[in-house]
Amino acid sequence: MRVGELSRRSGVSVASIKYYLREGLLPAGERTGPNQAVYGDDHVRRLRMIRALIDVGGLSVVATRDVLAAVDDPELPLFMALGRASGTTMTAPEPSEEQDEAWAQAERMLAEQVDARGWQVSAENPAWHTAVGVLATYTRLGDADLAQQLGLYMTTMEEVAEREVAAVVDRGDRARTVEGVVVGTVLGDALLAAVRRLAQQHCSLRLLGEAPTHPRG
Amino acid sequence: MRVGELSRRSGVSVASIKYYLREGLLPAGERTGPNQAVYGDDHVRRLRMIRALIDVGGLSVVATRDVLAAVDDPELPLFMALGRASGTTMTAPEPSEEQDEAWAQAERMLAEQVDARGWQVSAENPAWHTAVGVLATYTRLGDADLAQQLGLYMTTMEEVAEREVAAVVDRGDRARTVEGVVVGTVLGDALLAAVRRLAQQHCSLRLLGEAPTHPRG
DNA sequence: GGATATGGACAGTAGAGCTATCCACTCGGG
DNA sequence: CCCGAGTGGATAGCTCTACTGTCCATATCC
Repeated sequence: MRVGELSRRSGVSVASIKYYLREGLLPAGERTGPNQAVYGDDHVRRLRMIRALIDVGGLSVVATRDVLAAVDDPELPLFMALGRASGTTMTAPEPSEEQDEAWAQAERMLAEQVDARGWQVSAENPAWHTAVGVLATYTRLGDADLAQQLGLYMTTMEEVAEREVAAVVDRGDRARTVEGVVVGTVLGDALLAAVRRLAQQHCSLRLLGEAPTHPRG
Repeated sequence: MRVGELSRRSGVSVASIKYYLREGLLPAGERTGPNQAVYGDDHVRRLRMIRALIDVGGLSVVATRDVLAAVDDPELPLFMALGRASGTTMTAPEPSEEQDEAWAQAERMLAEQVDARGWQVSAENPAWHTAVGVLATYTRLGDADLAQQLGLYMTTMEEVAEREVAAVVDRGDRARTVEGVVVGTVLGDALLAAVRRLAQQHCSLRLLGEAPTHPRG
C-alpha cells in the first residue's frame, strides 16, 4: 500500500506520517522508484503503537522514538529494551542544594527496603532515580508514614511484576514479544493508575461512607 | 515575607510566581498597600506543592490549578477532591468510529470484573473512562490474556487503596488532609510506576536470568 | 534621597507537535 | 499518451504550553 491507504488504515494523517518518518519513529517504506515507496501491515501496527505510546502512555515523540529504537534493536536483550523504556518514560527532578538531605534520606530508605527484600536492582536503572526523587519530594512536602506506603507499594508491585514477567512467553518473533512487553509496561502504568482511582473510590465509600457521586467536569 | 524571599525560600523564580498568581494557582498575598503584599508559609508550601504536581506528577498548569481549586474548596468532600484530581490527571483517547467494538468489549470486560468484585464505582468517575480507553487500546494492539492482567491489577490496587484510605487520618486541618490525599494520589502514581520498573528488573533477573546491567543513556 | 524591590500589565520566547505549501515526479484511467 | 490525482521530500508556518523579559509607577529601606 502507499501512504494514502496507510493513513486511512491507521487513522493518522498523511502529514503526521511524513513527520514520523522524518523523526525516525516509522521506518521508511520499501522503495519502488526514486520517489515512490510501499508500506506493509507492519507500518500500520507501528503507527497504532506510536499513537498508543503518545496518547495513552503520555510519551513524547522523542521518547517514543527511543523506545521503538530499542524494540527494533535485535542486539538488545528483552528486558533491556524494557529498561530503555523506563528511562524515557520516567522523569524526576534533580536534587538541588538544599534538598540534598531529603534526597539522601530517601535514597537510604529505598536502599533499606530493597535490601530487606533481597531485590536485585541496579542503581543505573532510571527507575531508581525516579523513585528516590519522588520519595524526596514526598518528604519535602511533609508527608507522614511514607516508609509504610513504600513497603506496601513494593510488596504489591513485586506480585504484579512477577506475574507480568511470568506471562511473557516468547512468541517466536522477538520483535513482537518485545513490543508486547513495552506496550504492557507503558500502558500498564496508565491502567494501574486508573484502576487505583477506581479502587480508591470503592474503598473510600466502603470505609468512610462518603457520597458516591462524582463531580462532573 | 515579600515576593523576593518567597522566591528564595521556594526555589521558584519571581517571574514564575507572578505567573502562578495570574493563573490562579497561588492565592494572592495579604495586601499592605495599593501595590504591596506579604506572603506566608502557606505560600511556600503551596509553591512546593505546585512544583511537585507539575514536575513529578506531570500535571499541566491548568490541571494543577483545578486540583488546587478542589483542595481549597471547603464544600467539596474529601474524596471528591480526590476524584477531581483523577479527572485532571487522567487522559485517554476518545472512541472513534472503527474502534467502537474494541471500546464496547473493553467496557464489558471492566464492568464484569467490577461487578464480580462488588466494587461500587460510578461511571462518571473519569478513571472509568480512562481504564476503558487503555483496555481498548491494548486489545487494538492485539495483546493477549488481558483480562487476567486486569484482574491482577484490580486485586492488587484494591489492597493498595484499602491501606491508603485507611491511612488517611483527619489531621484536624481539612486543607492539610486533602493536600496529603492529593499529593499521595498524584505522586503515588509516579512512585508505583517506578517501583514497578524496579520489581520488573528484579523479577526478570530472578525468573529469566537475564543480564542485570542496564543500558546507559 | 537614592538604590533596590514590588505589583501589574503585556509582549516575547523556546520547544513540542504537528500542519500547510510547494515542487518535481509518477501512477492509473481513458 | 495524456491528464488529474497522488507521492516523497523539503521547508515554512502554526498552535499551544509554560514560562521569561521589559516597562512603569510606586514603595521600602538604609
